[in-house]
Amino acid sequence: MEKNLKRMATMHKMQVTGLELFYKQGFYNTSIDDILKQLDLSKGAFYYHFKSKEDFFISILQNLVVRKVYSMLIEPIEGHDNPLDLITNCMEEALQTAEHNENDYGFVLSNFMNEFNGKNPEIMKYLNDTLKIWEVNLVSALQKGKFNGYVDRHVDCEGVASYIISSFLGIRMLMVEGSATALRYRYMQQLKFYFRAIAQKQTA
Amino acid sequence: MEKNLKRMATMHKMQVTGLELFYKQGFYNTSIDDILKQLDLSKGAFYYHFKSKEDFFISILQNLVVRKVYSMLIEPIEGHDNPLDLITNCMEEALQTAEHNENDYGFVLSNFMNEFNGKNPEIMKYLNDTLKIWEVNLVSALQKGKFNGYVDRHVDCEGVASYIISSFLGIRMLMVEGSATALRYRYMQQLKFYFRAIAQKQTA
DNA sequence: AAAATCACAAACCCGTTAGTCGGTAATATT
DNA sequence: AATATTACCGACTAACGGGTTTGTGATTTT
Repeated sequence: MEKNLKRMATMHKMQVTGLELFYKQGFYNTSIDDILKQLDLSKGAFYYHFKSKEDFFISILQNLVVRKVYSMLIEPIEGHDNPLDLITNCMEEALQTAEHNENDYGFVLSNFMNEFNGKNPEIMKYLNDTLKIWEVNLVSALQKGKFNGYVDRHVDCEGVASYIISSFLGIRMLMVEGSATALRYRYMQQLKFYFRAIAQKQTA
Repeated sequence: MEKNLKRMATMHKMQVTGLELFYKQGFYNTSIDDILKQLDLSKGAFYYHFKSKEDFFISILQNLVVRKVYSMLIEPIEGHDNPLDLITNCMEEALQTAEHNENDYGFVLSNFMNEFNGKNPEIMKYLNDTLKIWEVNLVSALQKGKFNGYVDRHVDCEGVASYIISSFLGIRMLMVEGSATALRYRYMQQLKFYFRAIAQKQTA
């Protein structure tokens, strides 16, 4: 009973540190020893808990990344208010998180997709599926917005959703180098501008 | 004289193959031997021409990537026509190139930025500078467009430029997995939509 | 209390990879 | 013709990284 708790605790520590380093330095560029050194643990400990480095990474995706995507990117846009406002706030939050050098998990996803593309189909599938979940939820939020008269009925919700995701992933990429605050500010302005264009037209 | 030509030819071959593999598999994930095997050359040949793997990569950036960024992303938007049209066509071209699995060099840049971020400041500087060149040229094209009455005078050209780059890099990232054609089509639609919003208002 | 299991440590194996170095055939220079 | 330089070969080294294995103290089960 106590044993199981210890097991979970150690695994969790490894996963948290692993995600941190994989995200900073890349998966292939981070050795298992790098992670273990930070935790004062040994190879034996690692291979006692995980089958392989790849298996370890997948467990990180399942236990840490997917949940965070839900809480940071999906739950905040659920509700019956104007989805364009909800999305605006959600993006703002995510970019501010990013600015403080914490992980916003949308970028984490695209970062890893970049690295694993063409190398590891299984991991790519996980990443892709997770991104898809975000997209699907954006689309349905927009459609609800259409129904409730917040979004113009002529807009292509799929198109808007992937445009939102694209621009977010792109700006996030630019923010790693260069003045993050200025980029965020400008990005939010243009996003709002774009949203005004797809909002329900108030014909006078 | 003849010798120098041979030298250049060999170096060029190595650079072309190097870029191809680095782009496909990543820099750290591609060994020098991988490149040499494809060319039937030896380690000796490589280190005769280049100081190190890093030095080799920088030479690729200078000789191949920067030039391509100019010819594919910058020259097409120079001119006195409506910059929004020029940019639209340029993005369309780039995405079509990407769809045929050829390199569009904007994405090549962001791809490598992703990989080298936090690892190699010198290479990051090269990449960042190149991206900056693209951005600066976008801004000045937009400003000229303002002057010539194509772009609304209230728009923030810097903001628009980085929004364009962001969304492009983002959609390019999404295109590596998933249906590229559909994504391109939707992206272009939303981009045009956005451009209509920042175009000169024709007050009736 | 004895036996079994857990959670790890530490040394080791082995493939890979950046970089070195001594050689050499072809070409250019004197 | 003798010498020097160029462009390259291929064997080698040292370090690293993923994974294995053996061992061991602490804890749990019987």
